[in-house]
Amino acid sequence: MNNLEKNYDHSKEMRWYEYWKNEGFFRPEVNPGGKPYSIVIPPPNVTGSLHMGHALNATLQDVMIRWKRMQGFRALWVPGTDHAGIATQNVVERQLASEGTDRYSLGREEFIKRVWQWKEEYGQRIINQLTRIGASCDWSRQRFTLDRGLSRAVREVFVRLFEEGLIYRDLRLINWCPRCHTALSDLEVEHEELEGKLTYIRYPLEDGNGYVVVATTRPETMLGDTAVAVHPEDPRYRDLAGKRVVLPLINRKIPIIADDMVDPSFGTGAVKVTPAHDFNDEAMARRQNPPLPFITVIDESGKMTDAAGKKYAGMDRYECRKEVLRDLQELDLIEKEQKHTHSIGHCYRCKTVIEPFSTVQWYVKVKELADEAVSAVNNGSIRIIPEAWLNSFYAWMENIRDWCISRQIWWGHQIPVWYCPYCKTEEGQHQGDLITISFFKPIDRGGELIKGGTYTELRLRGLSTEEIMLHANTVNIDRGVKAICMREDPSTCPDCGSEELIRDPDVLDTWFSSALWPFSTLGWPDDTEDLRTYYPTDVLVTGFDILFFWVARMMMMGLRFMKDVPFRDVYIHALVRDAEGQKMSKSKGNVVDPLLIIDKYGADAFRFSLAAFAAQGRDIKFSEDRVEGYKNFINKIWNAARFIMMNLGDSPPTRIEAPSAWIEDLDITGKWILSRFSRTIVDINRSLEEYRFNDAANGIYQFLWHEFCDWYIELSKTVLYSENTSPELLGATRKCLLFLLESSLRLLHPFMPFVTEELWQHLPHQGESIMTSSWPEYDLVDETSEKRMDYLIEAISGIRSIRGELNIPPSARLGVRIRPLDQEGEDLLRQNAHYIRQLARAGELQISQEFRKERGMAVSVRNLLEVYVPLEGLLDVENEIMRLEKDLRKIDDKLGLLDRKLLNEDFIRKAPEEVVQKEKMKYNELMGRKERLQEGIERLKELRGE
RNA sequence: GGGCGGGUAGCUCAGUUGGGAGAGCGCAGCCCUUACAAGGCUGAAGUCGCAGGUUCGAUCCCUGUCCCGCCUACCA
Repeated sequence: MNNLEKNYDHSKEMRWYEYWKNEGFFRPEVNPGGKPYSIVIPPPNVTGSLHMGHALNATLQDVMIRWKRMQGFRALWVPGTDHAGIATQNVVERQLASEGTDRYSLGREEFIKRVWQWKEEYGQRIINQLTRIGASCDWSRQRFTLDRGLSRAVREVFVRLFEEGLIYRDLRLINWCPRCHTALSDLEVEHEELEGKLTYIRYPLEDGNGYVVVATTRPETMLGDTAVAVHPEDPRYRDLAGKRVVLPLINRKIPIIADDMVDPSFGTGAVKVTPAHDFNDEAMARRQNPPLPFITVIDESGKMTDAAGKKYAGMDRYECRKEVLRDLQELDLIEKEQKHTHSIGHCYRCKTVIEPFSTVQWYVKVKELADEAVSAVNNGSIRIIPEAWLNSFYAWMENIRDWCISRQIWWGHQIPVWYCPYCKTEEGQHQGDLITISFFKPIDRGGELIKGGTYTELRLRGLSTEEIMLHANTVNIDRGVKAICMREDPSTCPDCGSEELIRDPDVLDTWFSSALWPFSTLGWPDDTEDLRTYYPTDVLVTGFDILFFWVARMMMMGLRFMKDVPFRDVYIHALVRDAEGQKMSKSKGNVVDPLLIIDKYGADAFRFSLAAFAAQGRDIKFSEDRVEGYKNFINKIWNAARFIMMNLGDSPPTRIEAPSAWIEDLDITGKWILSRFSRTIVDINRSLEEYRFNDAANGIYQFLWHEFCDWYIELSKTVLYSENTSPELLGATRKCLLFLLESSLRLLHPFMPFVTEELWQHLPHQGESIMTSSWPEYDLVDETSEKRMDYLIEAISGIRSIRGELNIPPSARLGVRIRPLDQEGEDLLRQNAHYIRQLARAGELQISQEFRKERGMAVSVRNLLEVYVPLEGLLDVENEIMRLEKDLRKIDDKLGLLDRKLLNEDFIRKAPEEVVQKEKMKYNELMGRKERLQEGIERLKELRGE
């Protein structure tokens, strides 16, 4: 055993990490016989870099997995990343833009190659960052949502859901991002309250008898209006229903319809209806018989279409809004404008304002799947912790709408569906006529520029299938075209045998693949050993922000394809905010980089802070001060270890003996600390069992610092340094110190893996690493010793209190008299007087039940004893009276409360007997202290009189 | 509009069967006591948002109310 440096140097952390990794300690196989325990990591975006949320998330999982591993479980933590379709594509497109090119010039295949290149180069970044916090993931099982195995799982799930009719195509309005050029699911739209304007526009009646005024926040969409709606019972408009208005600027005649959904109290009670650009209006249009026409006036880039009229075609939607307002103004058709706040949807990736857009997309029918997930939560197969999230979960699941899974981007799992241009639809149309392609750049064919057209036309004009698909910007495939969905890529049409098949160009929502994560990472659809062993996983640790995005969908897919839940517990942790409680965001500039914190304070201090803050149901306000505090805690432990190692004697032990071998040689102090330690273990186990990470962290902190260091180590000095110590006690005390140090390190290891390993390696130990050692389990609770220790603690605290309150320097050796209230106390204090002398820096010490306060003595009145300190000449009588009276007042306050309680007959009658007894005991204790205090005060007052 | 969470010491927060209000930091005083001054000892500091109710008893349960934050919605 070599000596320690004076301070711990956290810069050596990664050396231990490398050691663990190289030795294979992260693999569950280190505990071959153990019961399985598994966690899959919420896969961070491959484009991401570690932020506070990841750090907290990973820390909590690592605490759990290290704890279980030490308990002997075959603990597996599966790491990996997701391919983050839109985000990654955006990153690479920006890169291309800086090179002066774009994805269209590269073509789909080349572009995807570029993204893979990017992934190879940068995709490991966040994984490397995870290692910095000590995450003990099994890297040999690392997965990526686009790797071969997971892609196979995606394909299998898609095909099966398609075959079961749970995946379908439909034409309806979806959330469209005009910048990313893709559809988004409802969840991928972020709503933000913004102040806008409500414009009141006059729509002239066809018959010339005045006009109807409608209110809108989006004047530009009026170009696509196909009706005006009023409430059927609105008396103001009763006569108008069925009449028509002339749509200004366009001069289209549109009907006035009645619909219950119109709120008569909003605006004028009349609303313009734009079925192609508003979700409400779409629903209204479909309710009409016959349905209202859909006129698309805004295109996929947010620009006005030809249908918007010559004047506006090609304009950006906001530019057009201004223009429309100007034109209406000129016609004097604007009645008024009003400020109006409403929430507007933005793309969660690029923050562009979403445009409701009518296209054919792929959907998952989720109702049935959601019901299964709900009942799994309902019947307790899945627990959500903290339960506060249950309501949100149920509410969302009950109102869930079908999930749009197709995205018009290139990076992702391409939908495994093909279309045959040569087959005919049920109505007898050539499918090739129903597939419309527009090119991103016109193709020059013998001086003729081809912008696009139906597939049939383009083929007739001499373009090959490859050429067409390579240059395709948008491919619109009519809902009537038959989808051929297969596990293996087809080379010919199964119906007509044609060799010209067109593959659906869309890719799947990234969340579609992450929904499979708990089983796809374990080898599904193959029946692998891992899958059989580790599914279902034990807990999913994640933030609430992806409860619906991801957690709910994993439940659906797991239940569907594995016939079992993907995890038994879902632990939802807090959001990490800045010290002022603001959400961290790049735009606010208040982001704290976890890596900088780790550099500065070490991963251990950082992890411990996060765990200690992770109280359920409340966000974390992160402040560096706290991390610094826990760094001091590390220093404390380090120095406790130094102390112990310096005091092991000339022939230090080469192994750690179990307490049974030496516990009988200990005195009360040793038995007391072992008892406290046993309780700490129980508390920590229970806390971790219930995901109360803060309680667990604080429990070990409290024990190590304030019981082990402040009391036991200080007490042990008396034993270690005294020549009168018996060899048995000396030996047992050394063994006890070493035992507690080593065991505490193990208890602390899940929270502070690095420093505990560093110290553990310096101690006698069995095995290669603390991380593969066993979790402490000892039952050494000793209530008698704990109770008796109170005499000692009260005596020492009493003396210290007098010293402190009277500002007496520690160097002054005080004469002390202690008056215990009973014989047990007297015996105990006499036996352990050396401890009192040492810890309270007492000189002459006398113990007797017969003592009474005498002239010139300061007194401290405790429950079990009284402490007198003769301060002849030093004691300021007035001061001392004030000190004691203050004490008395406190006691009186408490007594008052108890008095009222005990005099209350209802309390005596109705409260449980044990509570009444407890209150009576408290009363008697306090009463005793009060009398003794009063006695002391009386004597002082007599003195004053002399 | 609906829902959820929070309001406890100067600051950040614990407080899970309703039965004597706690921690960390900060602050004040005394100390370089030979593991640690990144430390030790002592101490000051709270109408537990406000108002009702249930109860022998409420920081805890119920109702109302005021702030703060979040989620959600078909607020033209």
